[in-house]
Amino acid sequence: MPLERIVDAAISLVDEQGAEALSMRSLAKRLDSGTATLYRHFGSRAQLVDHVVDAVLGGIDLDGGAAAPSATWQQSCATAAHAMFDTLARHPNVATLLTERIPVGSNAMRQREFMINTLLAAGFDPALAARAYATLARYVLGFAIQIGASAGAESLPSPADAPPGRHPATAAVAAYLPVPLASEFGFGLDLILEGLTGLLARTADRSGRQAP
Amino acid sequence: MPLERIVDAAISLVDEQGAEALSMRSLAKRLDSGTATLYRHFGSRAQLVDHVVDAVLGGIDLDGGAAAPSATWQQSCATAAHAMFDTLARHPNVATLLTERIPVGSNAMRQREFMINTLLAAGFDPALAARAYATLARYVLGFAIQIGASAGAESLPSPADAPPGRHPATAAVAAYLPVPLASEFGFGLDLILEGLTGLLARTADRSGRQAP
DNA sequence: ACCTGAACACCGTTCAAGT
DNA sequence: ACCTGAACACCGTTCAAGT
Repeated sequence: MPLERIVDAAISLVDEQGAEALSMRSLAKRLDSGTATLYRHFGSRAQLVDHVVDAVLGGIDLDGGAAAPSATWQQSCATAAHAMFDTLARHPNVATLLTERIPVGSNAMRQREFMINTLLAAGFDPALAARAYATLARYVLGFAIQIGASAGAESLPSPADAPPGRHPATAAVAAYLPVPLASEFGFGLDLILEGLTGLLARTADRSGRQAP
Repeated sequence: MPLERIVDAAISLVDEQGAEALSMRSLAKRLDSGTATLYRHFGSRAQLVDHVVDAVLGGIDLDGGAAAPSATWQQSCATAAHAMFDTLARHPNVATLLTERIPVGSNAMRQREFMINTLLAAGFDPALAARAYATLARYVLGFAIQIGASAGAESLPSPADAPPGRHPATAAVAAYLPVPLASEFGFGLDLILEGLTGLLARTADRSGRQAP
């Protein structure tokens, strides 16, 4: 029983029936096998989930737009972040699994290397590059986790449910809520990258003034 | 059996033994009762979780610093966001429950009204206020969800685990990783608020030019 | 060597029966 | 009216026994 066959079956199961349908029993049945066989390949259900998540993250193509030589560092970061978000959005039920296990597979490591390399090349010093990467990664992950949740029900509670007169400000903007998650994601990502651009400029100014 | 007693017992159980220890059986046992009794108060475990989350969110004090008349809108938003994050950080295991249920209780609604009201008063038009609120709320929620995950294990995989020569950029900043989650949160929040400040200024410029 | 049925100790939810 | 034991249909994990 090749490991890849198990992982592929698990992804199909989650795509079709949701993250909560991925049990060792249901997966074993889909493979015409028993649960004990699965435990010959994975020490626990958590390890299986790690493989499922990393297999999906492997579908991200960094060598496309994100790594284009003509791209600015902001474009590279934005493209990489969107690629990860979009890939998980294509598997919303797999995204839900991110709440169980934070990615630790080799594809997640590849993503990390790409982003940190981009930031260092842009001129961020190592300490700031680490902070910038951490915030970006956490931002993407935080939104990705909520893809699954917002897929089923309305993402955030609809303002229509609010008591009539008690929430006037909410009522005033109710026509514009809820904002689609993908739109929120891009909006906030641009704000963060704009903030980082300002931060980098101030850092460069200071070191420029000190050195010569 | 008062409902408040059940919710308090559930919070204690989660605080002490983790989110996964909150089962209808374990909670019933702690209350010297049976599972069927709990179903007289909550239609499902999910409804119980909603009450637990909202009870914790009720501990957030918006009337303190966030609503101070002297505060700028950036300070009000930052204080409110930090208050929510800090409250959940004090109950890391409850924060994990946010992955199961997005907050829909009255305390979450109060938070929403406060933030939207702050943005409208700052001069954001309703459409932009809705987007800004949505992004901020999602940002806080995304980080809050990860509090529990980062409490147990190392938040993101330690760079020490990486293959030696294959990730040079990661190795170059390894000394600065992992960044503590609370620090990442504040860093990214400031970047977003800075970005919103620029956006508001540009909006005001344009409408100023058009009107007179 | 590789696989598996059956078992153990759990789940959420329901319902007839008790007080 | 309010509560509950017991049942139903599930879990993750393990292990002795099979091939």
